Amino acid sequence: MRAMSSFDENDAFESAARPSLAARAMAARPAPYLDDLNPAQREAVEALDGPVLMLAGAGTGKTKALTTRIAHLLNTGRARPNEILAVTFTNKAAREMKERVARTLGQSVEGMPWMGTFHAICVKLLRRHAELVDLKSNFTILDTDDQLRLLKQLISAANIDDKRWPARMLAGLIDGWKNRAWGPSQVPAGEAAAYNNMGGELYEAYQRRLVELNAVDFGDLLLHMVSIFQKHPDVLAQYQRWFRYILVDEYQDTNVAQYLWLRLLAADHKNICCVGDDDQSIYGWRGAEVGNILRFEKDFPGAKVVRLEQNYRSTPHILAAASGVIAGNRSRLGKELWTEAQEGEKVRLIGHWDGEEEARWIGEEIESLQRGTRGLPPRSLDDMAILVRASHQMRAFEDRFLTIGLPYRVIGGPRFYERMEIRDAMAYFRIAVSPDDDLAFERIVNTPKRGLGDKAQQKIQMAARSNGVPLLEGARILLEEKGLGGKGAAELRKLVDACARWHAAVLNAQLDFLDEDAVLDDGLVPLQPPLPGLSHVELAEVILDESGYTAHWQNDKSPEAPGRLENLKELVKALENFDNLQGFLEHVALIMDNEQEETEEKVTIMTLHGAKGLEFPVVFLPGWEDGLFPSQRSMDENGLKGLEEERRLAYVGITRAEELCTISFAANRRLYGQWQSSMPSRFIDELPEDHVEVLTPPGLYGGGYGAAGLNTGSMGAGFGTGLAGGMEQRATKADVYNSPGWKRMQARRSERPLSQPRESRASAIDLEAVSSFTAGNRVFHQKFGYGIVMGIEGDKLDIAFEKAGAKKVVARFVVAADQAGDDVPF
DNA sequence: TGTATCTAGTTTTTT
DNA sequence: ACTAGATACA
Repeated sequence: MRAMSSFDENDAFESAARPSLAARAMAARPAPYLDDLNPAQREAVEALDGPVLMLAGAGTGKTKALTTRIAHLLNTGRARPNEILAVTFTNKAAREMKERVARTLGQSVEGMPWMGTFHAICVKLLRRHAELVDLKSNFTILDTDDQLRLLKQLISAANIDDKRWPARMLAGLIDGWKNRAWGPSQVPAGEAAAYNNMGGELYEAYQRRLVELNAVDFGDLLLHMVSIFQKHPDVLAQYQRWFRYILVDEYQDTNVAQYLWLRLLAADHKNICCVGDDDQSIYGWRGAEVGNILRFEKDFPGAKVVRLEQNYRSTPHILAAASGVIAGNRSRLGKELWTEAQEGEKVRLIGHWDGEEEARWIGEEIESLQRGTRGLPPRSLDDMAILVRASHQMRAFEDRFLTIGLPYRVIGGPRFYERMEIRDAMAYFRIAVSPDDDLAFERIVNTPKRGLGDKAQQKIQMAARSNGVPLLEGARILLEEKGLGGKGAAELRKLVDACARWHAAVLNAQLDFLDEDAVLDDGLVPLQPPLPGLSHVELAEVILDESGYTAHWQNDKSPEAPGRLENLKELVKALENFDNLQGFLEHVALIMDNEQEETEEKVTIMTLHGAKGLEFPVVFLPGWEDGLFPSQRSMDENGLKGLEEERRLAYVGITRAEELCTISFAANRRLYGQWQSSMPSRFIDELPEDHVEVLTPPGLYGGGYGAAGLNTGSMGAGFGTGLAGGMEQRATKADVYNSPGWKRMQARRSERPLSQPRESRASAIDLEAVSSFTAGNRVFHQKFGYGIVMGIEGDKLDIAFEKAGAKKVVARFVVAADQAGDDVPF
């Protein structure tokens, strides 16, 4: 346990006598890296002292400015690596920043312990001061799953019908309160009355329960630190002195708690540099306050405001289109991006009959760009991305790309560590490391099924509560008292014994890891090693094996099962990078991503939110229809504010593109199983005509874009919206295909040799792949599961899938069913 | 306890 | 259309 007394002992804070500022300034080395900066960047980098707000538009080199600034702080001797607090939102951003600082200085930066995400830094701080909020320093960090389970228990204990009052709603409320840095006693009465008049009370009960469990949720990490800083000026003062310079990335995304945390830390020296772009604030819905960036100058009078406006990413047309759209927002600080880049292609706009056609068109467009088209050089699929508003839009693309055999990768969706099997496995590891982790026990006690249902679990709960012990111990007592009979008792016995052996093995490994005769912190002498000499990796395999968890998925015939086994294998592999299970668990609590290196080139499909901070030479922006984008819900719930956030999202989308940006919309789209017609997005009208090339046939609604004067009368509406009035003739699909615009588009398309065979490697494989199947074969497909081959057409197979129905799929995406199960871990 | 059936709710997501 | 989660039934 680290109390405040250990403060000075920690290496991150170790302070040898520090040379005076002057002495260090004298020692400053030349700063060649400054020559790489443009004047604005240089200004932001060289203003080292006092508050600085760097307004950095998309693609203006803000990361470069930020990292150079850090390098400059170090190089001028203003601060040592461990005196700089540099906060980001994602681990990825933190990693990137570390790498780039090192590169700028041309040497590895050892020990920048305070460069990381808000949460990672707060964990470090909170472990030192846990006792100030009644926690022990080895508290666990709950993920949203645990959090929800806990809330459900409290809700049913309070006799609330969680059907009318869903736990998720309460979780959302509590999250929102924590984002605003409101502890249970600080929630305004009006707000606390939410959730059937019980919100405030349940929040309090939840916080109490967390303390009992020695646990925190993500919001607590910030909330606890803010309240510690507020209640203990001495603690705050230490850190104010220690963190001599503060840098914040993506400042527009900070919530109130993060803002307060920063303001407290910077209050004394005010050496704080915030980098952000109000035009890219797209996380209002999860508590981000654009207001934080808008009022920086008020909070820090005399702040230097630097605008980075020279863009190094996109062509002028793309920038102009983005600027045109974002100009529609009223509450902005105002920036105008410019570039020295060559003109390039206009932003392209195309309308489609429906969502499937949109996917088909984009698929073909991607293939022709990949081959090289209109004299353009061939492009890698890695250079292309499809950015959607909502993840359900991805399906159309996945379906289409699977059919034509276009490799794609979907970013987003459930992340690795959020998958069920990974969480289950982690719960097993948790119970092995800490037998008193009740939430972990609850998760695994009947997974896989052990015949321990609600009743048995209630008995365990009772036994544990009446003896005041953790659940696992309660289970042991229950068994001793013969309070459980039958199959369940035998299974529980096995589980309890296994947990004991695993824990012993963990302790044993700890012994190996430490000194021979080291004393364990809990004073327990390990039982004689029933699992001798196991590394933590081997132990993990043993745990998954003995628990029956691996077998559970091996016996599962669902299409996901092989993938889940694969993931478990991946998890065990990830363990190799750690010294022990404890370290791994700590790491995973905060790092939810697990990026595996990809070899094959693939088109990226992701949401607009996910794309922030990324860039691609070629970007497709489908689904620009009113209601979908801007999202109806956003507008209904947040009015103009919501619409402006959607508009910023559009701005983010367009500015991801370096060279080619294609916006599209469909007149009809299937949503929740219903066909819906919609109008092109209002954002389309905001695109400046001079920078847009319209591919849409004028017969299609929206084809009137850019020809307002000509087309207003009979042209235009009616295609998609029934609302536009019955007087309009409803265009047919044939009309569209006969329209001049469509023909022109077709003509353009045929300029490139469509018949040209696909990449030779792929076609060779295709032929080979297809020849290995015949009708009647049972096959397995990663997404669709098992099915029977009904016929063969070219390189595609007609397959009747057991779950997904009949599909045409390229042969190389399919394996023989008997091979699918072979590749099992362990 | 395990399975079959129904019912409601479907934006965006990091830590 | 689809899925997750809860309830009904074997």
